[in-house]
Amino acid sequence: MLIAKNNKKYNAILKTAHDLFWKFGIRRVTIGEVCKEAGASKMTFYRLFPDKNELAKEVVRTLFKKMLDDYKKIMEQDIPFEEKIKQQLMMKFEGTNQLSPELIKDVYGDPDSELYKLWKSSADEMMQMVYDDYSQAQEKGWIRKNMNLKFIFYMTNKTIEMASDEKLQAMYPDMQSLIMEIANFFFYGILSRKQSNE
Amino acid sequence: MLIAKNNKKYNAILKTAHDLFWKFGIRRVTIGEVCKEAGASKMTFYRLFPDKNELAKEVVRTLFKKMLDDYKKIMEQDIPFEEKIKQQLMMKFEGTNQLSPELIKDVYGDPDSELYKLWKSSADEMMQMVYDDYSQAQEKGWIRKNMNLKFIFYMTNKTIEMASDEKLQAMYPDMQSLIMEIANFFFYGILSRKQSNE
DNA sequence: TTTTATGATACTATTTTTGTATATTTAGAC
DNA sequence: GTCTAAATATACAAAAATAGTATCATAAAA
Repeated sequence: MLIAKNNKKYNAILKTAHDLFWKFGIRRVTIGEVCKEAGASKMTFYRLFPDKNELAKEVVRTLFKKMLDDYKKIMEQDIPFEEKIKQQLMMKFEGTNQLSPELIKDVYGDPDSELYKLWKSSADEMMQMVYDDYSQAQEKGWIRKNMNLKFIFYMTNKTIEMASDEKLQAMYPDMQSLIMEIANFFFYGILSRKQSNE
Repeated sequence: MLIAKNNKKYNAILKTAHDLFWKFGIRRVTIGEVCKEAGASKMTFYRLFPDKNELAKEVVRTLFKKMLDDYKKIMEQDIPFEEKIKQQLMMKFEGTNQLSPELIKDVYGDPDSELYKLWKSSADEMMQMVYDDYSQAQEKGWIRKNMNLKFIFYMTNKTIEMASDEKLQAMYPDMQSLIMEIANFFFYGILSRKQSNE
């Protein structure tokens, strides 16, 4: 921790681990494999990281840090709230969305593990931040007052799922059109407008 | 072998193994995992298959059987050769193409294994069949006479790669258009026409 | 009921993976 | 060049995961 960071090998290992964990989950990936791919020796690994578990935790930390960063970058802009949500949707669509099913499966596999706790607390923190922003948006009248915010989270994810449905995709000439359609659906279902009730 | 086939569990295991091997390769997948996912006990597995290696071989056999089947179905049709190639390209694009990178990596990892030999001989057989068809097509004048057939194989694969390039995709409104463009490029580079020389 | 197929569990043997100790090599500082 | 610190390769012991089996229990089918 104190020793490294900004270390070339350190970052190579972290990046490789991220890529492999992303694809296969954690369980299926070995230290030796990570080292080989990262072009580092096993000894170097054990000088930089205590063990596989810490590596996984560091990967998760980096993951959520980036997610939070991306999120903040979107929210800090001086653009309408509507535009911000649109950008968030876009980001998820484009796969910049940092979470992979395989990785999640492994993390949720053992709810007693430190990794799970780290994941959960990071996710909660993220969630809380988004929730606060949405709350504010609701207070300012950008979101309908009689709307349960938790429901928006649910719908965001469902929406991403939907967009992956081939049948739905077949209805549009290209992905861009589908995304726009969904985004619009999202807004005009959510955003308060002059003509909407309440 | 003689015992099973057309057996419910047998097929469940085979299907599960295929799916997992496809995603993660063979090495990363355990027998216990396959059994669990397939809803069969380990004992049932070992009654139906000698060991993991035989399971892998059976998966590969099934894979190539299906590939050959798909191929034949295309070639048996009473349509122009041009149309057949187009269908083959389409099939590859649509990911019906049976080969996964992870699976291939594991198979090619040990060139001494039986699995590798089985794979290679199946692939060769497939290749030979396609080659023969192309040869015939060339004799019948559907392909330019002065064309090296091996080159067509090479180009087919390169073409698939190209189509996955995001930069290229960005040049077209949708995937369909890109596929058509590539298919046309393919034909008018390959097919003999009245106005072509030789 | 008897037979046959499947499953659960516990267990051993084997293989893989982890993590470390040691000798060697490489790359930069002087 | 020589010295020093970091990185690597190799070999290895300890621990963990996986493969494969034996036994007994269960469910379904004849």
